[in-house]
Formats: sequence, structure tokens, C-alpha cells
Amino acid sequence: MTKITHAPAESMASALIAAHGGRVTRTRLAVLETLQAEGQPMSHDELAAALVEQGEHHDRVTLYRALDWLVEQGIAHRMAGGDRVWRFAVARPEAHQHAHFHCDHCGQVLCLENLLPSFAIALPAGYRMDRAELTLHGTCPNCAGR
Amino acid sequence: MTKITHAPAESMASALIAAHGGRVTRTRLAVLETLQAEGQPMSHDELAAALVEQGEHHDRVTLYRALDWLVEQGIAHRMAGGDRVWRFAVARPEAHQHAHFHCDHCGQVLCLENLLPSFAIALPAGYRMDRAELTLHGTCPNCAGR
DNA sequence: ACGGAAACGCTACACTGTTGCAACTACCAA
DNA sequence: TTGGTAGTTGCAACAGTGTAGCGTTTCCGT
Repeated sequence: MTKITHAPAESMASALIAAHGGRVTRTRLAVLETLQAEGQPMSHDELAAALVEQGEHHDRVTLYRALDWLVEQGIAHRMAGGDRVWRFAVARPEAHQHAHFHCDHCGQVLCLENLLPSFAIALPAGYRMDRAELTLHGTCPNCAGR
Repeated sequence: MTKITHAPAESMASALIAAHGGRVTRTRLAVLETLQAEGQPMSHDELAAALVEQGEHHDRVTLYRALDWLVEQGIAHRMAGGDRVWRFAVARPEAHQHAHFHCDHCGQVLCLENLLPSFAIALPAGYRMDRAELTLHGTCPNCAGR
């Protein structure tokens, strides 16, 4: 009994999923909507907690697979957090190359959209670069206060 | 029966350890010498394998603790590899801020000493940055060949 | 409504790293 | 040289993150 609400986010999410040729399932919808609502990168753990908070339980493995699928489809992107935890965020095509700020105290990650990593690359011969990851480590305002 | 060879590396390593007020133990010596010999960042796993190869067995936990100690003393530095594995390398004070190249196929990491990350930081108010990590992902010559 | 492929949800497992604690040993001092 | 002792080790057990296998369920085109 999936009551179809006409919330724009939901229809957008399901349309997005369907457009990539995937099945629109409870888990994928919930994951994508939650990521969209959050805006900031979330770890698998945070995502599971957020879903539980809104009354939905999802299997750990299923969440991993849903996230993997979203990344595979280019809908989300995955980043390494430095604390050996993957974090996921909805991919915005116009800002695919951007830096991240990682708070070493609480572990929160912030996307720095407007920070262009303008480094002059001088790789040794034979090395081919696919992408760059620039992560700033430090303390966020929340943790700095204490 | 620790035969004292007059290899410069060994005496250098033990002197370095002693200079930081730590005990010169079998494990610390082996770890530091191996890191110095390797030059490139090594994961805990690769380090253990290298030690076994030279006929020495060391406990997993002891290796972690030796590495932690080296990092704590500033003798080595630790980086997140993106594959949620810590990698360790001897710290060269003149190049503490440098980028890394990570091969997504074989996992090898290369230090890019001469690549200065000259990005213009524009952090939101309240955020304090301690350090930056710039990692380039791609394919190394070895893996590109195949 | 139906059938088959896709996705789910278990359980079990692998890997990386940490904690607790008794036994050992490198180092200092007598 | 010989203790004493604090710093280290080695073992076992554990915690967190992520994957593999596989039977069951569900989405979706027909």
C-alpha cells in the first residue's frame, strides 16, 4: 500500500531512478530522497540512522547496494572521508569537481562548491589522472565552539 | 644475537628513534628501516609482507603500535588511501604538504613532492583548517600497460 | 493478471584497526 | 654486572565497515 503523495521530491526521485533504467523500489526512493533532502554528504551509517528516524527500516546490505547503484548510474557520487568511511551525496553535474571540508572532531563533511582546485598538475610520464580529490581537514564551527 | 652491522640506515634509524626518547626495539627498527628503504607510502599490510619477506615476523598489533608511535613522533606520516587503508611513509620535513597519486587498479600510492597545492582557500566563516589533502586518482604506468 | 528478471533481506564472512592484559625487555642507575 | 621499572610486546577478543552467496519477494512489461 504505497500511498502516492504528490510531493515534488518524491516524483522527481522516482523519475530520476526510472530514467536510468532501474526499478523504483522503496529503498532506492528513500535513499535518494534523503540524500537530496540532506544536501551534504552522508555516510552509510548516518543514512541508515536518518531512515530509521523517519520510521523506515532498511537492511544494511540493501542500503549499500542502493548506494552503489546510484553511484554507478552517476546519480550520486562517493568520496573517501579520511576516517575510512564512504560518504555519499547527490551528484550535481555542474560541480562534479569540488573540494570537501572534513571536521576531524565530529566527522561531518561539507561540500565546498565554489572552491576550484586550480593546481598545476605535473605527473610523471605514464601516469594518467582520472580525477582529483581535495579534502581540507580541520574543525567545524560546532566543534570549535567547545 | 643482534649482529650490529655498520649499515648507515640501521644506525640512522636507531639514532632517530632514540633521539625521540623511545626505546629502540626490533619492531621499530625494522619498520623504520623498511619505510626508509621503500621511499613510497606503504600500507600496514604491505609493510607486514615486506617484513615477512626479509625473514622477520612481527605481530599485527605491534606493527600498528610502532607505526602509530612513529606518526606521533613526527618521524612518519599517515595518509588515508581512499580505499580505507592507512598508508605510512617517512616524513620529510621539507615536503610535509604534498599531494599523492593513487592508482585505482593496484592501489599503489606515489608521493608527488614537487606538486604544490596552490589553491585559493575560501572557507565559510567559523571553519578552521589544519591541513589539506590532495589526492589524484588514476592509473599508474604498470596498470595502464595491460 | 502473470511470469521472469531485478532487487531485497537474511546469514556469514573478510578486512582493517583497536582494546585489555599478562609477560617480556630495553634502558637507567646503583 | 645486576637489578628495578616503565615502556613494549604478543596474544586473544572485539568493533566497524563493507561484500558474497542465495533463497525469497517485488517491480514492471506483456
